[in-house]
Amino acid sequence: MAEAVPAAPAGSKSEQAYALIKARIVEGTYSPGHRLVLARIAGDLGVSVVPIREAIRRLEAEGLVTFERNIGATVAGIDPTEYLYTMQTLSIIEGAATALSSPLLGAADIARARGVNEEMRACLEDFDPVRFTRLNQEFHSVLFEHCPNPHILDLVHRGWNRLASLRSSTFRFVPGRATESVDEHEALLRLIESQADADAIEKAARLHRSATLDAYLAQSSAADSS
Amino acid sequence: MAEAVPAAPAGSKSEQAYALIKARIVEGTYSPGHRLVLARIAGDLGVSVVPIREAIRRLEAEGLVTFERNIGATVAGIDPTEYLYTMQTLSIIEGAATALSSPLLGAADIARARGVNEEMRACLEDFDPVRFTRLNQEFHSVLFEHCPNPHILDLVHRGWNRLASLRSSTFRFVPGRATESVDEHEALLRLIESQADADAIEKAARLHRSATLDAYLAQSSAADSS
DNA sequence: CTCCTAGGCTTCGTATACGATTTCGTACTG
DNA sequence: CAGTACGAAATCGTATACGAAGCCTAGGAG
Repeated sequence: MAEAVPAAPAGSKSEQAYALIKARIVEGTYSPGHRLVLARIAGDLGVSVVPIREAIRRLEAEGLVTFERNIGATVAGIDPTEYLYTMQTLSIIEGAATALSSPLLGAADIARARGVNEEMRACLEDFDPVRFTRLNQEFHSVLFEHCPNPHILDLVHRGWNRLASLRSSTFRFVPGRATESVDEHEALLRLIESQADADAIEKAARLHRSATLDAYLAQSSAADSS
Repeated sequence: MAEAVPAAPAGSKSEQAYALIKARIVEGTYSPGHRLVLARIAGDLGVSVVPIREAIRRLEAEGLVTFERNIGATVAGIDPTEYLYTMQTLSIIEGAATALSSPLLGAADIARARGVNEEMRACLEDFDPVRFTRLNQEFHSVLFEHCPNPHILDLVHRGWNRLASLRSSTFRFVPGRATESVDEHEALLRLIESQADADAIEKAARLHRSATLDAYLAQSSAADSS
């Protein structure tokens, strides 16, 4: 039998709270810097503050919110330095995950990734940063999702989450990067198809992300001096 | 003026609990598989269960304990597969951290690392795995602690913590690895001194750890077939 | 006019209490 | 004798309540 209650998404209230707050952060309802007051959220969800506390602490551990004792929690993000650190970390982790995952990719996976990338290419004219970013995530997911090491996979997911939370997709700021990105995707796919050694794949995947970061940095430093 | 209370180690009880439980896990008082009952720990510390819950959840986020809803928390560890995953992840993260940190190392740091390594070498005869492991951590700490990216640094620390929690140091099982390890340390130091490029340093640091892992795997598969 | 101090208000931190869920032991039945 | 069902104990999950620590506003002194 299914659950009697139709809208009983998660088991515990902590988890519901966790999922909801996270969703609101990623989706932008709670923008960076927003203060997360326990009592208010508790009221919103119709639960007590205790589960909310737990949810917030979990989000803190993931880096989505910052928390100060006796002060409260605020949505993390914004800070360009933070963006830099996250991207750099992700370049390393994602590169490794992609390399570890590549031997396990079948022809179907490659085809799927290539399909997504073609969609991205089509998306280049009449450019939509949000859609492009979503496709970008889907593309890379196909490549790293087979990573046999769950820890690394988890770290990749966390990195993507953090990037999602500061929803300013890089491509919004540096649209010129999108074209290169699509080309690099294709090159990466060829590398994987040709069973290149893990080292080469890792380096390519890492550089792909580093290049995005560099483009962002160049852009923002140019904007600074304006 | 200093604190009035002499034994007020941490600010909040959650943090005290966190520190204490973590210490007990790392030190081995709570061995892997041990059930962590909230009420019992709360009693031990003379506090209520609420702060304990928070502490446990934090430890869960770090991977030191596993937690099942309505079941309870148990100290993680043991599982050889888990060890493998952790070592592999750490090899990647620590390699990157060491490479990023290397340009920031001064002559004093190198000297200190070399000193520790010489202590390790001296330690080889009349071998003491525990002491050796401690020195090993100190050696690597010197090398990666200057890593400018706090996220990566944090991940390295978490990795080391996890390894510490399954306190069976590799060197206890594979004493033969210790000698090679010391030599590789010296090679790594030379690489850093010669301002080798980051890529070479990263690769060396990663391989150093992978080799330890491989030695462990070889050892344990040999033990399996006995 | 400015700076310092006092009080209240907001919000977090923790204790206690009670309901929910799981597990284990025991008795009953086929 | 084996398997199942019931019930009690243990443990987790959450609500409520109260105390503690920051912050903000108002009032007075220099």
